[in-house]
Amino acid sequence: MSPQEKEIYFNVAISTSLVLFGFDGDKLRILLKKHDKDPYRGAMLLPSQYVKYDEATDKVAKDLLLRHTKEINIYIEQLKAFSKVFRNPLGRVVNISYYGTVKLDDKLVKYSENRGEVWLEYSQIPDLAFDHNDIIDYAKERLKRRVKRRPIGFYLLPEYFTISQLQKLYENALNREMDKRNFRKKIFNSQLIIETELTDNSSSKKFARLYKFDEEKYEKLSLKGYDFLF
Amino acid sequence: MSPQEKEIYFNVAISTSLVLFGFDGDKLRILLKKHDKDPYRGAMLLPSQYVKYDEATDKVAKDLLLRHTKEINIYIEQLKAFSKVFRNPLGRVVNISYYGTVKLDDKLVKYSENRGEVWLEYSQIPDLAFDHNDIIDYAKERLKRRVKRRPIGFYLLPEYFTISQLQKLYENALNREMDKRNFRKKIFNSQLIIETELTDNSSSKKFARLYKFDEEKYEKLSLKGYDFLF
DNA sequence: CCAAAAGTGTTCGGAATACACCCATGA
DNA sequence: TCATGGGTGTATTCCGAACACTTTTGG
Repeated sequence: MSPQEKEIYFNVAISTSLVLFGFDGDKLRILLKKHDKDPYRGAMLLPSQYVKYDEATDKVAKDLLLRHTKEINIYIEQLKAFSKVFRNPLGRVVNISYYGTVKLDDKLVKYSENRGEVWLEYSQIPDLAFDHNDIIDYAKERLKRRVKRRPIGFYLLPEYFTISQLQKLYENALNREMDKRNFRKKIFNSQLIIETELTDNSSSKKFARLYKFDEEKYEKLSLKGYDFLF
Repeated sequence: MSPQEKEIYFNVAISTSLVLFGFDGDKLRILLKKHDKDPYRGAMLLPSQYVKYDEATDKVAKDLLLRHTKEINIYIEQLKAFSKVFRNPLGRVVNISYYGTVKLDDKLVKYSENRGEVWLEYSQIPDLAFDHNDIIDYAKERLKRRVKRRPIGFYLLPEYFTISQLQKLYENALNREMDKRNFRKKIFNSQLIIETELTDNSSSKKFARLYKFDEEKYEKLSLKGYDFLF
């Protein structure tokens, strides 16, 4: 490649955005922030960051995750590149997007609030800056598929959860209602949750039993090539 | 963004690569070419091209498709961005990869040969330049998933095909053998192929009936939200 | 006459779906 | 006492998997 060609081609910027899903026990939510710079000052958008020419995009996405959740051990995955020519008025910026799932508790909600960020309800995302609505739509589809194939539901729930919570999560992600009895049958059949002695009565007058995810068993099954299938 | 920041960030190049799948009636194949420039002169690689700062990557991928097949009406789809820092010795180059499926006939094979390109067998891809082996691995996984959900098999076959050819294609893509009777049952059940009066005896002494894909019916079913499911 | 691919049905088990009532409790 | 969510079982249907023999015909 000649120097002139290099001029022509090495003239693009990369950004990453992160679609973080959280579940509050009732609704799926997505983390958004207010943009404090031009362009689009004041608009809401996904946590995002430009990538320097010597930075790995995976690492930048991990950094975003860390900054917004203080967590480091969360699985994130690239969605795809969003690369329309005019998506950013500053110049040609290609966005490489990621998604991740996080346990959403009051502490994290407070932390986000203090940073001027909000967890907005899955089904009520407003118009966002850039093409971030497209990114979220894509992420929702990915989550739908993943939730059917892998037990990622558990990464959105607290360590101990009720079957109702789990069901609500699936209903949110797959956007349809499910039969309680069939849902339980399927979940218990999967052998991937452990009954505990604990109960919860925060959402009902009757106590609900708490369960936890059997991560060890899942590891073993994955190794053998089995797959969670919802 | 300050001018200094712009210097730092707008210093990346984008390339696209295209994983083109073709089926010759017996084996799935992928189009590869010999690299004629440094770096990696002489190595094999995927059809690829740098993206100018004002070009849409989708368009560049379509151009690649057109140049390599003379076809324009072929569905291609982005895979994802491959963005390791040191994947290209010229500088920071992020590769946005696509895949597509094409009917592979003798004419196309000849055309490719004249261009110094080859259709290599799916299961016998050599070590390639850059990280193109990673891209192909990813594309194979995507094809596997797609073939189960959408009737893309038909876009790889000639207009008229035998059930055996279709089965071979599925066996190639999914990398496992299938039972002839069950396969036929499933395919006929899908209602998506039309029996014709034509037969073929090129691969057997007994004549084999030729079928064609019922594209119209598929459109209708898709609209209603049904899905092909293999 | 034989090799090679085409074509054809049945059985079984497991999973998905549809569906309705009682229980425990806090208000 | 009643409203709220927790918890439970059965019948039916559908799908996938396993499995073996006959047909045609070119060589």
